[in-house]
Amino acid sequence: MFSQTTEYALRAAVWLAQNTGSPQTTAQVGEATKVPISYLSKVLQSLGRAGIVRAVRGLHGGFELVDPPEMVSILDIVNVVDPIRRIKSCPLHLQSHSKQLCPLHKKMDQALAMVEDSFRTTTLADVLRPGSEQRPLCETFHSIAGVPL
Amino acid sequence: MFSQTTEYALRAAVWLAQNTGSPQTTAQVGEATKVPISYLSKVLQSLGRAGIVRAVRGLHGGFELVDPPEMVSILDIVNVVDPIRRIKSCPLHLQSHSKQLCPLHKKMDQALAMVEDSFRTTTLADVLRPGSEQRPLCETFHSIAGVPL
DNA sequence: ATAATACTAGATATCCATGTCCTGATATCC
DNA sequence: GGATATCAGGACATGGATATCTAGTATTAT
Repeated sequence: MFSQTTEYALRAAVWLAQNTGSPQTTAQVGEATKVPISYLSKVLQSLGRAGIVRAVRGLHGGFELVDPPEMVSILDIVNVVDPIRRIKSCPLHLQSHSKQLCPLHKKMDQALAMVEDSFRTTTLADVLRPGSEQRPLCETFHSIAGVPL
Repeated sequence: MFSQTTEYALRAAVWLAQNTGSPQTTAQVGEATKVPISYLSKVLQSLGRAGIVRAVRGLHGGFELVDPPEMVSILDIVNVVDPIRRIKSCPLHLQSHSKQLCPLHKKMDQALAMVEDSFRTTTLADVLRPGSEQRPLCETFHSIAGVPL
């Protein structure tokens, strides 16, 4: 349902939202989120071209969010790497369905709309303030890549 | 979001639900629903192995629904060809998330759950009784494959 | 029986998502 | 300036989804 790339992009974005202090290198993000480094590199490039993240080159460089986590929705991320394609017109290209979708495709589009709405109204900040729940991506009370939390 | 195969399987199922009088050949279904015949053949085989449809061989054969359209949900079809995989455990296999998903994956799973529920509670019969709306897949007031409605 | 119809299943082809690697460009530190 | 760190982007590899084709099997009609 959600592509692997979508999963990766979301993990990376959440990690960057969690670590806004300094740029995070691709390797750091990849190790923390368990995403293959070299593939993650491509994903981050996409997010960069989309204006979601910014690349800082050179020593102490890496990636950082362009906007504060409150301003970035899950949908923003998803739509970069694997856009939710709403069904706007009849997939069979039937003339008589050009004005209104048939019940089947209406139902399918409603499902897409629900997901879209849910993702649109959820920001990166939202998944960081979970009350008493786990921190996203992180082992609680443990360390990530040898670095204590 | 939904695979091409899912789309094909749903179209075929709806068509069979719409034509319960006699078995529909792969060619008939394919032409009516604009699905490549030879690929549709594979899809119908899958639905057959899953017990959703039954194959009738020989002259005047084809495929027909095993159960009445009221008894077959959209989810039944989808889960045959491209199952909705709920997120049951942490995709990162983090120990501390084994009991409860982190907020990110909880959100993603909620989206899957919404789709799953929507599809579970919609039967093939439901998309056939749309009141004043279009008939699924069909050109209204026209013909399909040269056969008037 | 024979012919025609129709599904079954395996082999094969093609494309795209996923993933890796390497060279070059850019920035920092000394 | 030279060494190091880091991203950018292209080439390439692989596997699975999509799609086609064909030989085989089952059924019906005559």
